[in-house]
Amino acid sequence: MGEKTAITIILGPTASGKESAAFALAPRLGAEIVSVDSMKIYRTLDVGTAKATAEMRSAVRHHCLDLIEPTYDDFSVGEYVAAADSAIGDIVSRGKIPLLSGGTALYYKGLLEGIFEAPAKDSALREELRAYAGEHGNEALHRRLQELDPVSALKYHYNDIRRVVRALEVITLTGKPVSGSRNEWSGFHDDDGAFRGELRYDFTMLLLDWPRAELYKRIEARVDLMLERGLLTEAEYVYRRREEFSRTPLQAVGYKEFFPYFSGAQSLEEAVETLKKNTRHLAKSQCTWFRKFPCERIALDTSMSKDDILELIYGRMRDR
RNA sequence: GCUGAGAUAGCUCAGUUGGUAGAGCACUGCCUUGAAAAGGCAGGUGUCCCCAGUUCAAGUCUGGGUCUCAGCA
Repeated sequence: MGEKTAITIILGPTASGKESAAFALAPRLGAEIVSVDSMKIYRTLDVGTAKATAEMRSAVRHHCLDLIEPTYDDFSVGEYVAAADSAIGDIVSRGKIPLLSGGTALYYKGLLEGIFEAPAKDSALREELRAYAGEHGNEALHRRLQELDPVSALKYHYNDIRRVVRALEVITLTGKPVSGSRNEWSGFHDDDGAFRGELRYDFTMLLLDWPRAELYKRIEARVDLMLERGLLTEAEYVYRRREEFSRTPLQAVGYKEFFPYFSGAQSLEEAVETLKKNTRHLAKSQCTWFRKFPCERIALDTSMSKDDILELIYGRMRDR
């Protein structure tokens, strides 16, 4: 246990204030920040992803930002974990503390629990499997999985075509079921909710926990702030280059919502409403993930000042 | 003011020949291993505008009222 690298994680849904807390606390902790975010890895997508500014990045060193161009199509959890591992190693080797912050739950999972050995995607095979589902129906594809890997078939609904395809892909390419590998994957909790498993880091995980209604208000305010900071210009740039960009940046909340506005199909107000709604959805599903993370909740509310909040987080970190 | 149409879930609406209600979205919960800000699953919700009447039974039929929209003045 003691041999594992110690890391500190500030967790929270979008607009919870985790990134700014991490930035404010980093100097006091002697820490550098590692971003855990599936969208901030793209260069040039700055405002919409709420990426740390150049000034912030010259004050505190940030890692795992701007890893790839938005045209790059093959990024995956595996690549993220490799990048984060090396950033953490680098930080520790210089005698600093790794402070992780970001909202992509799957990346935390991969980083803390590890990624099993499995082949990368095979686009041709995926297309073939999808075509099969398109022709014979999702249930027919699921039946194929039932024959080859009954455990995975049981786990995934037949309409969850993406996972059904992936499971079929893995067993087709390796002859081994993903379910076998996944059983070896430790997980954060067992059925009783007790912590278990061999984790890759010795971590402290703090969750910034706002009441839902309050979080939604913060989201509204943050979208408005992004607009002031030039979100529309950035979204227009994404819109113009949409043919060249890979799928992932085009799915980011903050850009696609303006496409109907740029094409004249919607008013700006409508687009902004959609953006706020989608951001709420994002926050909600992040909350679902975080509920089963082994984290310490820090309950926040509007009566607290920014400094109160920072002191509270700092205090919790020292208690550990 | 007249004529016509409408009033049903938070929103947009569907409701066959009368048997106290539904779909999408929103909202809530859950799942999540190389696309994850993606993808999938599940759930609750109602003075059916109001008041009378007919009927065993009215969202549905009849009468009156209120409001909204459109057209005409």
